[in-house]
Amino acid sequence: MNLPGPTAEAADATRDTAGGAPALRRIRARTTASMADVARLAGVSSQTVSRVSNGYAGVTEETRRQVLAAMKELGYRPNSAARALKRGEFRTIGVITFTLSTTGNVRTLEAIANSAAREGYAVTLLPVAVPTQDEVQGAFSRLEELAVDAVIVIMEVHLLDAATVTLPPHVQLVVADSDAGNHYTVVDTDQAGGTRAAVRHLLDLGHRTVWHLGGPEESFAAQRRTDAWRAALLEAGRVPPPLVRGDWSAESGYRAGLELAARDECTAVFAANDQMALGLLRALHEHGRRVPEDVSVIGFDDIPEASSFLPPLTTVHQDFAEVGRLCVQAVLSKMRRGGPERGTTLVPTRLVPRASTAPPPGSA
Amino acid sequence: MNLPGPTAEAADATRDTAGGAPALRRIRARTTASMADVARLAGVSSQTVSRVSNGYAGVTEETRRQVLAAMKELGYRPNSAARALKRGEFRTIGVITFTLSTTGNVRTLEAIANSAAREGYAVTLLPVAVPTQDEVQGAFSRLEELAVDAVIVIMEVHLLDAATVTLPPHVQLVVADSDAGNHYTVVDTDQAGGTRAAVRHLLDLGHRTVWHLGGPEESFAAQRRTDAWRAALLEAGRVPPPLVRGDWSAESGYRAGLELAARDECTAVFAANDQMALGLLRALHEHGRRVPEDVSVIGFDDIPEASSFLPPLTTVHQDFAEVGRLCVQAVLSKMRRGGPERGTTLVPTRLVPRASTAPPPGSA
DNA sequence: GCACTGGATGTTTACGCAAACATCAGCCAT
DNA sequence: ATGGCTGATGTTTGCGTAAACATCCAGTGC
Repeated sequence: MNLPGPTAEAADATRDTAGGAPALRRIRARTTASMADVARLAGVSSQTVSRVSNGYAGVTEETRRQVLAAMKELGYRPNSAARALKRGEFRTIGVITFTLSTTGNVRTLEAIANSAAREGYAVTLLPVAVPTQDEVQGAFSRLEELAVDAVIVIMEVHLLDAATVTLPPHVQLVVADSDAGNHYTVVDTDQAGGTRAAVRHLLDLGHRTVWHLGGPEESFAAQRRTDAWRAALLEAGRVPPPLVRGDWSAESGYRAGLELAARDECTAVFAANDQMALGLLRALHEHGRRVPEDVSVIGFDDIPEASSFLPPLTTVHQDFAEVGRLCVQAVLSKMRRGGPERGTTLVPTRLVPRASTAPPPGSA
Repeated sequence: MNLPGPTAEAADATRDTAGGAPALRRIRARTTASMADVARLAGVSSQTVSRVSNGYAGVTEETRRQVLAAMKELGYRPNSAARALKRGEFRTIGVITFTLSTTGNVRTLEAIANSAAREGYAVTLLPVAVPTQDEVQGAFSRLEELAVDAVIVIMEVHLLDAATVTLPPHVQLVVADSDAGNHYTVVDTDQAGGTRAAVRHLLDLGHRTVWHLGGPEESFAAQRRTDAWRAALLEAGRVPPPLVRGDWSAESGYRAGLELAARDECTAVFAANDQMALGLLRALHEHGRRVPEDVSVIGFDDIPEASSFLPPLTTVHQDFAEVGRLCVQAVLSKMRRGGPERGTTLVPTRLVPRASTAPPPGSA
């Protein structure tokens, strides 16, 4: 049985030419201990170390203790590259996402990371700098030589559609927060349901119709909210007013809001997200239109700050955490079953009434 | 030279016992092509494939083309586990972070991911559910068997201090956004400078003194902003008013704001972040105290929404992107040099004057 | 013509782990 | 006692890659 310290060094010395640079040998001796080193110290075979390391049965308590002691002594850590090579899996999920500047993406990512961690999976981030075909394509090809078993995409998927998405074999794909027809497995928020609830809420308060501050054209989520808004109005026999668009940012909400504020007939606005609602509130305020007395405003997302807006914002709560959780669950179940399992899972939303909505003026 | 399709299958057939299950063989044939497969198809040795794959010199243009064609035909992708095993590095950086619900952490993370990607490194996320010793410890031990070459911690580091941080050998550590004495390499925002600029700005406008809505006690960042606020006042010969605390959230800012709004002598408040400033604005508004006519408010962070607050918020801009970039740079340079390189790098801040600050009332 | 050079390519080997198989001791039933 | 069985452990092997070393061949200089 070898002594603890010199183990690795001795092994190295064998390889070194006699009288080789001692400094080098010093460095190499510091290399992580391998299973073989542990085995030698514990006086067992490396296979037994492997069994202990993986918690397999069939090892005497006595032996196990010895091996564990040797591991501790040498500071042994299994080499994940070797393990992955042998097992053919990395226990890692790649997440492709465009920007982290929207609350939704971040919250979803966080939930994915937490759920994955709970399942023993790590999460590797693949940022896409610019949401263009080329960049998405690039992310996927970087991914191809990356150590992942599965991929979750948090992104508008029309960029995905045209991209010839060639995944390495056995790598599963799930798309979050997007409507990708049924080419992929999708986990999404019930955009339509949330929108309908928002529009109904305003109509129920007595508003004639509801204006819409929509998100950017290229966003599917925005598209669906806009479609659902129009449908809900038509369903109620109301005339949808002209659409006003922003780009999700508060600043764009402000600019769009200046337009809306100028129209006296506008008494209720459904903003496609809370940030734009914030900008809208500011524009209305600057134009002397009171919220909710003159104009009702409703948002979408329920970001934590929404309750501190002036006035506190009525909005549609999205359960990003649930979306993330379901993404991980879906991707893992695909991995386990190996099947493609197309289809969409919808996560419900919830209307959160606060102080920014009220009956229209003159409806006393 | 073998034909394209059957290559892998043939190799498998050799291993299979004659007449073995064809279904199984089918599946195994779908396995990713290896270098050997490519080599066989291209009619070269696998070492030549390796050379092409890694862009090494010493391969004829003719041969290279053939190899590339074979790779394409087989859909070859280098196996990153095998590569990592051989090279002893993963080209991956682990990021340990507590919550992703603060703008700063997220923006820093995003910058880290982007910078890392540019250097050919991937980023693996290690969320810490609760900021306790145990959890941090847990993240580090999970990390120990994770495939990373370096670690960046975005977290209040007092949790790190006591934790016996045992990293695998050769794994480098850099801490972002924290003040960790000089135990570690730290990249941080110039909290003190930003705070001083904020306080000066208010004093220059004519305010007697500046109140402070501080962050939570357990945060070093908050601690330093509070210290710097007090120091800046004392330096100017003013008396620091009692400290009011929040927990970074808008809601806590609102609650604390109710206190401040009740005090007529309070004409200027420095909030430790923009979210709390938002809550403060709401509290002041509800108490009929106008901003900036009656009370000036200044924030910290410059979140994108700050320009859309009511009124648009004067604040201290933090360059999170730069912090992230420098973290990656620091960690890579440590890896390359191998040295410990303790010390702190400070990233400057910038005051962004908007509409929430003005001279105190009665100073016409 | 011959030894020599250097570039292109092939061959061998080890990285660390774990599956598959081999061994071996102890024990039970016949 | 003998064969078979079970549980603990050891041995062999191969995963895909790339470093190190070996080989081969076309020139070059003499």
